Amino acid sequence: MEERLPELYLENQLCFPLYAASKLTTKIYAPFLNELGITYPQYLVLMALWQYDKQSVKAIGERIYLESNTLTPLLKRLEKKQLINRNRLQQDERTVIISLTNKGQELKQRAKDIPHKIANSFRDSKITENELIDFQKTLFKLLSVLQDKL
Amino acid sequence: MEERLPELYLENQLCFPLYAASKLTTKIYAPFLNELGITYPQYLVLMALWQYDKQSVKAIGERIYLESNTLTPLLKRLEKKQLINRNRLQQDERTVIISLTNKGQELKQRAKDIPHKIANSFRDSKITENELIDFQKTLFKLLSVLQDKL
DNA sequence: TAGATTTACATCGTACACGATTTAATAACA
DNA sequence: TGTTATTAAATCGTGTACGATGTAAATCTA
Repeated sequence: MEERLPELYLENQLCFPLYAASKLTTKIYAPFLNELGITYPQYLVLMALWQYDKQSVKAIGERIYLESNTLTPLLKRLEKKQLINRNRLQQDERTVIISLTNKGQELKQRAKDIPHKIANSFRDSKITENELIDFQKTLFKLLSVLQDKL
Repeated sequence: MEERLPELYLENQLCFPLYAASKLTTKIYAPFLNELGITYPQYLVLMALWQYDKQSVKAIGERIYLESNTLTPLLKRLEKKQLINRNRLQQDERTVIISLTNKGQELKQRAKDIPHKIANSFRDSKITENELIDFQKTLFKLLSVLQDKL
């Protein structure tokens, strides 16, 4: 006995397009980030460091919603590329402080045009500028709501 | 020489909150999907099958934005759980047709309340119902725009 | 201040993602 | 028709994600 359950249709979902759009945007970034030799999550870590300077693994994780199980290996890859340093804090040997190397700091200049280029990919006759602004606003609200539920 | 580059600030990004919200929503699903013994991408595959019935790997991939390199192992896991069957098409031996087993068909009934439960997680005084509807609309538009660029 | 608890990070196992390549089958065409 | 091109899955390697657990350091508390 077949039952129609429109609430299970893909086009009626909210999370599915969120998931798909997130993956597609990461692909939009790929060619630009490839030039810098980094991945999208690595770019997020670097943005946190460019914006807030040296900080603990935990602090980075809180900003970009990742935990040490993901960050530790990712940070080791960034260290291998000589973009960051990892140092234990003297006062608290549990804490690892991540800081930018000169090379990591310099990468900021090479990255500065990326947001503009990405914004152009989002710009389209189908979506107005205002619509995008509202969209971003809802997105951040959603983030805080979801965070409260977890 | 330090340069302020607000376009690189995390809170000025569009893709970052998209990426973070996508991950958080997947976490919201986790407890419900755990009960069914499946993951979120596996749930998407099953939704495609519940909605459109048996279809090729390629067709599933087009619906949920995944390719065979991701789908093949995922489908093998669903097969191991006896939720789907994988059969080569007689007329075209290249094509693998994915169909639901009885167990996979039955799972639809156990899943039918999930969308409602998830919707409640999104519902919040901070976000109105209309805002969510607009949000979903933009999301699907964004999907099609991004797809065109790739 | 010794023992229990908490904290920060690391490790492990499983499951995606995805670019690049491979394989086999079908289609196209000279 | 034989050769070339295309197509659908599969395979491979690298890099996330993340729940669960481990480890060592710091903190709390009786």
